[in-house]
Amino acid sequence: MEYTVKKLAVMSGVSGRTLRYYDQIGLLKPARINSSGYRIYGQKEVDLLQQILFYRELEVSLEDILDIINQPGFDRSKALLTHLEKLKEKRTRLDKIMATVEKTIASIEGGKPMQDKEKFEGFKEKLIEDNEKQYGEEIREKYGDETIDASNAKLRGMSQEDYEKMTKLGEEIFVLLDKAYATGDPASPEARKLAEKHKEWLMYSWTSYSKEAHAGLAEMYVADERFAAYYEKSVTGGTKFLRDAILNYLGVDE
Amino acid sequence: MEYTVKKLAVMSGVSGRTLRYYDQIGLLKPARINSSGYRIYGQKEVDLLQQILFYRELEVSLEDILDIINQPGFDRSKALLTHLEKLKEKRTRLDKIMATVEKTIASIEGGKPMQDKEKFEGFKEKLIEDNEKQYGEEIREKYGDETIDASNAKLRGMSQEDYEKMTKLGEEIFVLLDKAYATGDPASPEARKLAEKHKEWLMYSWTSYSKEAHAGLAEMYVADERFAAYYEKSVTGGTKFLRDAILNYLGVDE
DNA sequence: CCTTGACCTTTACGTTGCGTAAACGTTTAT
DNA sequence: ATAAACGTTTACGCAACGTAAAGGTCAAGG
Repeated sequence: MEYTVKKLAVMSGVSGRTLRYYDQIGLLKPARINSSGYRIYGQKEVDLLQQILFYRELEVSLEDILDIINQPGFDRSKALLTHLEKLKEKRTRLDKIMATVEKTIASIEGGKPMQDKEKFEGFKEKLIEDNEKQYGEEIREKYGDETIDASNAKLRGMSQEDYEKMTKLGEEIFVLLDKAYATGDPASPEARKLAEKHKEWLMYSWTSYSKEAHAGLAEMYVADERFAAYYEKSVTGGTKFLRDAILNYLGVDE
Repeated sequence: MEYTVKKLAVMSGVSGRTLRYYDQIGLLKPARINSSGYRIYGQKEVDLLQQILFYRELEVSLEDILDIINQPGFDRSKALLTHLEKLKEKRTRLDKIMATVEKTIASIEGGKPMQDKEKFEGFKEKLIEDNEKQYGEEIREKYGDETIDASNAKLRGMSQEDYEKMTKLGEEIFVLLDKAYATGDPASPEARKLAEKHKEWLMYSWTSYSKEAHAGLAEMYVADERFAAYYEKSVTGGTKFLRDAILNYLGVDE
């Protein structure tokens, strides 16, 4: 199949100007020029453009791309595998940023306050990456995995103080469940408060809170006998009531 | 807390030059200038910088950001919710590109050939964007409700048979944890099987499974004493091991 | 056949978001 | 007290195109 500038542009999602620019800098030259001076691209060029876009997606400069694909030992399959890895890293970074947004929303809505440092989690991935690569292995060897785990937990913000607060909140929820259950209505103010506190309590252990996950957890409370038994200790039917209160609070109840 | 240029730069991951540039164009002015002419940033500026970085992550131009945050009706919480949505879209785009890479690898290694059009799937997200804006919300609302309804129905309608299967699976997991823990490696085949079975078990109660939620649950296993006690009954450190196995299985391990 | 509109060409200047360098003052630690 | 590490402003540079101008080509419809 052969393509003119516009056709290749539409197919690949880049602009015509971009293709001409890539020709100009020698990154992607058309297979041939037809009698009217039009650029005509062929199969090889289509595949190369794909490669270029993969690299561009990873924020590699056009100059570097030019160097890479012109290296004599360039292995396309190997490059694609590297792409996959890097794209995965990028997605992880996005996940972190999303978690930060969620945390920020929660902190605005009266959850636990955030430290300034936390507010930029995910943005600084590049710096961490280097550190990890440079020192990560050594540190792990030196202090052992356990220390790293503990340090991670700490980094996630779980201080001794936080842990105690969380335990206390857990007990409070128990009392609230009793009170709310007495109203008999999962939409009552008491039930709302119960769900709210439950969310707050969750925020201590969940780095990334989402309605979806919260609702899922509520459902699991009923399905999982351990939870069921735990909340049933308080009042019979307490687990189901808690679930309904949470679903109601989240506004996903029908 | 107050910050100088360097301190804010290090914390947020941007360069000093960037902060000075943002001051220059009026995007982020320091709270005050001290007696030596140094820029001093305060709490408000930290939060604003975070907002700016969120927008920048979504490829909004600095000029547009300036307009947005200066709008009189600017609602920070609402903006954050929009960020979440957009970030999710971006992640979906990344997923598509990753699928394209995988497909390309497969086609090179003798799988079925790809059509040229397929080679650029994921890159052209922009066209879809408009559609999304118009109909996305409605569809999502509808779809979301349906999923939840179905999930409720599923729980309420779980047959005795299913319930027994689930219980049995729960016991199996217990045994698997023992076995896997003996290997000492959260990446071992035994550990993988453990995580896999755990997911399977989850599927009984969770209609909408997601990696995120699964990983979050794994973390909660460690943080929540009820879970911790339950799995610790088997072997000391069992809870942490289960978490690590799950995170490893999900590929979100660090 | 002729016109229209969508495509193609080259040349050239403009823009964004900083990086980098120069030339110089301030603060901190040894 | 001296160096290192920070701070300041001014100014030029750069990547990766967008955009406009001035013009040639091509397929389709009247």
